[in-house]
Amino acid sequence: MKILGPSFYKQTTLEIAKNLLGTFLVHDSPNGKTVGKIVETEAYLADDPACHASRGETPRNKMMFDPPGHAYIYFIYGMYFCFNVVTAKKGVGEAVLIRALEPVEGIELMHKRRAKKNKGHFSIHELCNGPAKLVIAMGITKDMNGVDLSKGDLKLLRPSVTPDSDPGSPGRSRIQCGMTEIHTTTRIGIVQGAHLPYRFYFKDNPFISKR
DNA sequence: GTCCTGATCCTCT
DNA sequence: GAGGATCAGGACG
Repeated sequence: MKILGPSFYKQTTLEIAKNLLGTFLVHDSPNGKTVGKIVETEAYLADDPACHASRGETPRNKMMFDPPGHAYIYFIYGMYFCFNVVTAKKGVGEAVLIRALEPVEGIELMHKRRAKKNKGHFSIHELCNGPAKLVIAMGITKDMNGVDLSKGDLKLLRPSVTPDSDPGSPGRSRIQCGMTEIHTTTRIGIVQGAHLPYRFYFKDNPFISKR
């Protein structure tokens, strides 16, 4: 496994949203380690009315203007948090929302964290199939807003099959996606910019949030 | 299975 | 003061 470095973020936000599919989100917490494979993302661009940063910088969205590879975590609907990867160069507010993960490691811990919020029992497919769910399952907190995802306890990794400097190589696509096809649709739960085809997920993957 | 609602509070207007 | 990049549970069929 290899950390996603600066060269990965030289791509456009839409390319990053697609190429984050198949990479691994890792959190080393005091309670244990959890790992999930990213299977669903949404892109939010600077000139996109749905993007929090589209109307300029505010205290809430200022992390979106950080250099790429940082975390933007925001509070929504009075009780949930969503996790984004900042994607554009410093000063440009763009990000990719991580909408669903396929649990890979620390599945018991994910169950425990999700069960704390509500006493129901979840199938493995329901642990991380939504932006707020995966934040809970991974143990991500608002304190991690703005952290650098190439160092520290919360990291983005991918199989070290191809060099970091060649993120779009055919080799990588084969390894990362296997036979899996990437599906593109409009985004979930927004009104502004609802027609834009900025949602990406692995077709037929059982861990995505919505068909 | 689908649809509706309540929970709950920060953020920007 | 309104609204929001959500979720779970209940009603209904």
